[in-house]
Order: sequence, then C-alpha cells, then structure tokens
Amino acid sequence: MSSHPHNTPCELCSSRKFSLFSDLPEAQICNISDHKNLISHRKGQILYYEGTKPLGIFCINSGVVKIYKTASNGKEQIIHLAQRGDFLGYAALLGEENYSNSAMILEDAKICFVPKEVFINSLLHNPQFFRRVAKSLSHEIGVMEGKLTDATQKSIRERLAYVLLQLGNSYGVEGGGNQKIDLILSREEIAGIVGTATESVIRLLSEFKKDNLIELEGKKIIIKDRRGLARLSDFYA
Amino acid sequence: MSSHPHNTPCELCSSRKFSLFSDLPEAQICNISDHKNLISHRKGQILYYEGTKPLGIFCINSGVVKIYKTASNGKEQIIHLAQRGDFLGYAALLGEENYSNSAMILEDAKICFVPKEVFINSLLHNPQFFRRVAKSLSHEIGVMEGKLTDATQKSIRERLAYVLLQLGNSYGVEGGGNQKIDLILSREEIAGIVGTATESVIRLLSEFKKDNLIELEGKKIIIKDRRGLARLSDFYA
DNA sequence: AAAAAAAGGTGATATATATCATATAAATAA
DNA sequence: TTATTTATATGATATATATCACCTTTTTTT
Repeated sequence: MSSHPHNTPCELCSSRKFSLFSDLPEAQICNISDHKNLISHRKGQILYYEGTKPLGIFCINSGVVKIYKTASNGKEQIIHLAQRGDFLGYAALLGEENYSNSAMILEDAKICFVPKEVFINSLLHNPQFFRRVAKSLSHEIGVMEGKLTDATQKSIRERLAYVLLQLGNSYGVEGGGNQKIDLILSREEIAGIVGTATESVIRLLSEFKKDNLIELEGKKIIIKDRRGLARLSDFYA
Repeated sequence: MSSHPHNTPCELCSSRKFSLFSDLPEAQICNISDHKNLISHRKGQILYYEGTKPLGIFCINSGVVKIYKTASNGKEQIIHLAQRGDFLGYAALLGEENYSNSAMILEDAKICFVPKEVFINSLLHNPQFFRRVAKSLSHEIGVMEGKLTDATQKSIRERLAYVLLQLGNSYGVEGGGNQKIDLILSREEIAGIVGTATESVIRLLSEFKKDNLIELEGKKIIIKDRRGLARLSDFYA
C-alpha cells in the first residue's frame, strides 16, 4: 500500500473525472499520487512565468487560473481561463521549450504539481493516456486557429459579445431566466481576453446594458439576452 | 523485402530528413512506405476542406501549401504556409475531430498520404516517435499563442513588416545584399496571412517601397532593409 | 477613519484601417 | 489577336476603436 503524504490522494480526487487523468488505471494513478504535491494558491499569485523552464505539470483541483502572454506594449493577452480538471504547462513540457505564457491565479486555487519525469513516464508507459493528451493538444490547436481568425476578422463588439457567451457557458449560474457569470474579472482582464483596450470594454458593456443584453451587478455580469448576444457576435449555432 | 509501388520509397525520400519521420527506425519507415501514396498536386488544388473528416496524414515532399480558415465574412485567414517535410492533418487526426482548416496548393507539390491506421500504429508502437509528434503539436500551440497576441496587440503595419521578414526567412534567396522572397503570393493572400484587407497590404507595400525597405519585382518582393523592417515590426531579436 | 491606490466610467480627439469606387495593368480565355 | 476576367493600384470616405484626460467610485492600506 502506498502512502499519500500530500493531502487527498488522486484516487479520491473529486476533480480527476474532469481531467486527462480520468481514465488512467489505478496503478498509475497511485504512482502519480505518490509524487504529486498539492499547493494552495491565493488570488493574484503567479504559478509560472513565460520564458521559464517547466519542471512538471499542474493539475487544477479547484479555482481559476488565467493563462496569458504579455505583449511588447505591456498589455496582457489572455489565452484562456483554466479551471477544475485542466492541465497546465504540459505543452511546454512536451514541446521541450520554456513556458510560452504565464499563469496567474484568478480565484483561490488548489493545484497539484506532478514532476516532469513522473508525468512523462506515465505517458510512455501508457499509450492510451499519451493519445488522450495528444488529443487535448490537438484540440487546443484548433481552438487557437479559431481565436486567431476571430481576432483578425471580427470587430471588438462581436468578440466581446462572444466572450460573454463563452464566460456564461463556463461560469454561468442560471437564475430568473438569466445567467450570471460567476467569476470576478476586472474590465482590464476582459479587455485582455477580447484583445482590446480597457476603455473599449467599459464602453461596449455600457452599450450592451443599454440594449438590455446584459445587466451589471457589482463586478459580475448577468446575461439577459443570449440570443441577442449571439446575433451580435456573428456566431450562429 | 517489401515492395514499394508508390514511387520513391520513404527510405530514399530526400525530404524525410526535414520531417517528423526523420529518425524513425528502418523497419517502420518501410512499413509506412508500403502504405503511403504519393500524389502530385497543381497550384490551386484543394488538399482538404475544413469540416471534413481526416483519413490520414499528408507529408509534403515538395511544393508549398497554404493552411487557412474561412471566416464568417468570407475572408481567408492563413494559419501558416507548409513546405517540404511538413506534416498536415495530424492534429485533426489525433484530435479525433474534423479538419479545423483547409489546405490549398500554392506551388505545385508532391505530397504523400499515409492512412490513419498506419500512422497511428507507428505512434503507438514507437513512443519516441509519438513524443516527437507531441513535441511538434506543443510547439505549434506556442506559435499560435504568439500569433494571437500579435493579432490583437500589433498594428497592421507592424504585422506586415514581420510577415515579410518571416517569408524572407522561409523562402528568401540572397542576392546583391538583398533577399528575394521566392514565392508567388497575391496581395490578397498576403492580406490573409497578416489578417487585414487586400487594399491595406497594397498601400503598405507601396509605403515600404517608398521608404526603401523593399522592392517589387513582378509578383515577388525583395527585402532591401531587414533591420528597417525589424524596427518597424516591433520585433527586436 | 483617513489616506492612498486602484478600478470604473465618460468625454474629446486622433488615427489607422476598412470600405467603396474607379482606373490601370496583367493574366487568361476565346 | 482580341476579349474577358482577375489582380493591382490609388483616391475618397466612413468609422471603429485607441489614446488621452479627467472624474468618480470602490478597494486597499495605513
């Protein structure tokens, strides 16, 4: 019987079913569990910086992490928001490159760290797992292609509307026929997701509010008219 | 001894050393060679369309292929230009998704097709090869993150200057202290790479020419001042 | 609680670039 | 060759959005 010095063992981890570890055989889960390290992080903390060398992967147990790049003008482009079950840093690890982005905690998080060798060994000893990871990498490429195309071909208004819909999908809480985005983001961060200036986000949000598409409740945004936003976003699905 | 019905066997393929197949063991190379299919393609032909199902991977022996997405406004966003040694379609295959982009021949090409099962089997039977492929996928993600950040944070002028430098790196032929981009691209295609309107590319190229950064020789662009373009592109390296 | 800092908000303004129109040049077809 | 289509070029114009300035509100620090 293996010992599990670092809090909850992976075998019992509630976020595992959302992760790439979900259908790993028991033996390998235990092995990873033995070598992992669970750390609590507070909002604002940096998990890793762009340009530094990855020493393992992170697996999010709870909380939200923003993955971003700092452009030459100093602004942040947020690549995506990661949450429960998401892996971080495995692309850099597998790419044998330094981190291509930085990661900062957006909502207090518990995150496991799995050292490089342990992770790589699981891949090499379990082709099905490796394939699952490759599938995830591949999927990510398609997502990025879409983001690039949107960035060059859509207006800021369209992109903001679309970002709100996505945030609703990921962090939405239904209530009163509306959907509240249950995640605190500054206007600057929303601008970083959309890829625009903070003032533009503020102005457009006011406009959306005036047009009864959204409502502002403190820092949180409530989506009142999903179809309206979808129409605005030029996203028909 | 295995038979090689489809032209040059991979063992003797001159473009292999540039590809992910470069350090595959002899036995596996031969196996792939037995199942591959070499096809010649003319400029303008479509290799595959976005949204269709991948049945294998393509390996470019010669020629140039543009990989692009068609935006909702009908414009093409060119994701990248692929050339000798590049693999196409393996992300969709590994992602178990339909193609996220389309591929069109830009310069007459010879391209091998390797059926899905043959490719997947080589991966599963050779973890080192799998790792190499995963490395390539991972690298691609980092590249896309950079492109996204550039698209949202840099001006068209900066991006065009940078694209010209890149085209020079990939397709440049030195001569008379200058560098000729030896690839025929329409202004519309350059616009598709940069992510802008055709007229903007035409105007900016005229400007660059006036500023003695480039020269136009028929359809081809000659780079006269790399440092000048680098300065303009906000890319210091 | 007071002070300081950070975030949110709004107006004024500048400007890069998209769009539309039209002309010329080049490539392709008849 | 001539005709037709396509690509390149340039001007005029509109406009979305970045930038700057300033104010208010909220949050954090002391």
